[in-house]
Amino acid sequence: MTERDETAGDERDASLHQTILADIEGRIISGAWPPGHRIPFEVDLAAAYGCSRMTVNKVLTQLAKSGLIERRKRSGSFVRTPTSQAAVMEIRDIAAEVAALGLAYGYRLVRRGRRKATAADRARLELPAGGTVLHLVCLHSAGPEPFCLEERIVNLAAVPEAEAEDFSAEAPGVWLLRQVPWSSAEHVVRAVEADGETAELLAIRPGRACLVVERRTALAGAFVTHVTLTYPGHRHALQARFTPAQARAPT
Amino acid sequence: MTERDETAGDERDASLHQTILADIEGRIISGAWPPGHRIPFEVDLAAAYGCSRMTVNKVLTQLAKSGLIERRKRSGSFVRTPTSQAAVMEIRDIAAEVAALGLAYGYRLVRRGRRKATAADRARLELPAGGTVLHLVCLHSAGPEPFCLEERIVNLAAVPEAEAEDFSAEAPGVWLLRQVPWSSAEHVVRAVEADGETAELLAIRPGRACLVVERRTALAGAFVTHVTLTYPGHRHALQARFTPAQARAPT
DNA sequence: CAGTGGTCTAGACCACCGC
DNA sequence: CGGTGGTCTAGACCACTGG
Repeated sequence: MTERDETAGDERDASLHQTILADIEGRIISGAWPPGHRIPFEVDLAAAYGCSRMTVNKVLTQLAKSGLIERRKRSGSFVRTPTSQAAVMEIRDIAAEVAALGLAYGYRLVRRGRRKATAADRARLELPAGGTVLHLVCLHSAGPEPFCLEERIVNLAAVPEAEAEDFSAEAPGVWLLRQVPWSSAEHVVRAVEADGETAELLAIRPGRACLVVERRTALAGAFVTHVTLTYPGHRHALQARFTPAQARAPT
Repeated sequence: MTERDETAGDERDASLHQTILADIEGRIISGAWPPGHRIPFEVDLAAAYGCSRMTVNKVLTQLAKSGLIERRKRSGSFVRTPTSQAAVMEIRDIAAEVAALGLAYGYRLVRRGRRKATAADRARLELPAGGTVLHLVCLHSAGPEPFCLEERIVNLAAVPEAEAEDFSAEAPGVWLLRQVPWSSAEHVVRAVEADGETAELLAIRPGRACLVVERRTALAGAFVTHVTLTYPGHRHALQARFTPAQARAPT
């Protein structure tokens, strides 16, 4: 297995590390090696790439540190389920977010529709003209109270399977997390005043400050989805811890 | 130089990597090796730690990737000026933030005082009772308009030199950046409604939504400063890009 | 042009853990 | 017990670059 043409194209002056790294990474984000897949052992990879084991080890160590794979002694190395973003900004799974507060999570689909991409849609997803998107509005609640309003558009060209889903029982974020093997994301955080509909759905007064997190998610260069999450400002804060050095096994 | 007692205490079962890494990192964040300092060459470090050059190389490579040092061929490796946090969330230097918008930066000290740490101060900096803090309120402007209101407390036990500064011409953030060799930080982002004084200073109507970024900065286990930055919500957004794998030389 | 970091090798030993 | 990843070695060659 894992035989490779090592002169794959634009890898002309890259180091051996980077060539192998890009190769393996490509297989993971493309879904060729889906989450849970066991990747070949170091010895086999070394043989396949025609290099020493240490070189492969360096690559796998880096992949493990960046969260793409998990390494288990005796068992091998496995592609991880994408959760590393959550470690940075824990807004990936709202249900988990609510559960962490010790509250009961609730979900309700407010609106669902398919439409030709508007100018705003195209800007958000960097779509060419003529694309179609799925438009979703959902409400997440924590205990008896609204927790977060989600407005989402999904690029149907990138995820055509989404059209068959009705999202009445499952939040689109969770569903997408399953569908898309891996992705990168851009975030924007703002403070806004609640407009009429937002205020009504969130059960707050219009004009109250809300924290808005916008995220768009890309896979292999194309944007898959854009989501706007609106939290009542007085009930929510984002937290993050940064250290110059990346996380390491603490002393 | 660089002679070390390699059995420094709680490094009993750590790998050789981690021992060396922790040691060098400690010298940097403690200020023993200040920004700009050239650290010993790989060969010398290997000799000092009694290991092979590759082991040292692994450590230095990791330090470089995490942003603590910069490596230059032929010159050696140098302790970097702390800017890696800015790469993650670019709110470290407000002057640069304003300049990036193409606007003229302005700074004004609104209030300055020294006080026994209040209960709120102690909570924010995790201070023991009886500590004293410097309390500062400053206004940053972009062009003719207020840009950001800064309210800051500085732990005088950690940075006694701050008491001699009046901060009338230089923002405390910039000054601290020079004083403190390295640090880690915790951020909290919220949306709030402007109260009376905030609104007046920011030249907005009371009740308008504002984006609030709180940051506290730690050095070697002790908190140095806590700052609350309040931005008019309609004029400011935080942006961040996350990728599962850490940044690498792109293809 | 000499010394630096960047990279790679061909081994080696070890701890651990699933078979 | 055997195979896995984790770690380390004692070299080596190269590209680059600053003195």
